[in-house]
Amino acid sequence: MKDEEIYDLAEFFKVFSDPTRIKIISALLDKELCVCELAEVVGTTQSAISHQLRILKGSHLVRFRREKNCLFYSLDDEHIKDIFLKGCEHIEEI
Amino acid sequence: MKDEEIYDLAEFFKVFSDPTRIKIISALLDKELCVCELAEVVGTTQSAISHQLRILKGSHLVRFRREKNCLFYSLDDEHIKDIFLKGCEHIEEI
DNA sequence: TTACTATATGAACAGATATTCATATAGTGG
DNA sequence: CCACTATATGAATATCTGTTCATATAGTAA
Repeated sequence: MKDEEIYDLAEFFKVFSDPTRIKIISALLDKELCVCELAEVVGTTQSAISHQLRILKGSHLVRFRREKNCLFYSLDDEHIKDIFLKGCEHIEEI
Repeated sequence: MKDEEIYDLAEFFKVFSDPTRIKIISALLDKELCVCELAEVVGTTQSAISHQLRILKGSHLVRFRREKNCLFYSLDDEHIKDIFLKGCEHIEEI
């Protein structure tokens, strides 16, 4: 395994390693949501959500589309859901 | 999703979020290794490996068996490999 | 254009994290 | 028992991370 892959992989998993981001991903599992809806569901500020979405976007975990003056975010691909659910399985089994 | 699950899940993924731990997991994908072998393969000190193994053990990612005065570590269950490989797939696709 | 709303961004701070170094522990063989 | 080897642990430190607060930006509607 190449060194670059190592770091990319660690970086990728790091994105899943924060409770706020887990809440965001969890909220987006079944439907897209805009930033202020996410802030409400997750229970934190718009700014905190926005900072975290930046990280999620950067790692291609989420994408967004604009509708009027709202940005609706959703999960980027099926891997994200797969990995999330595998993680859930693991912690349930302990 | 319960708050406790959120934190457990984030904690679980955090374990995958460090290059040294990724190297350890990667090295253990196909065979068990003792601590000093891991230190050599990963390219760091015995102490650093030991500290990281503690974390990996705590999250049930690895287990070990004793043979003479060596501890051989291996991955704990198939989820670990699954998640690791899913992560690899994701970063390859970007 | 202007006012408004939604979102993004930058700086600062507090808390977490990984490594290093020194040392402790525990199992093995004599 | 003792000496030796493998591993674990604790403290210290430098680095990184997430939130907050204040502010900027950008799209919309009038």
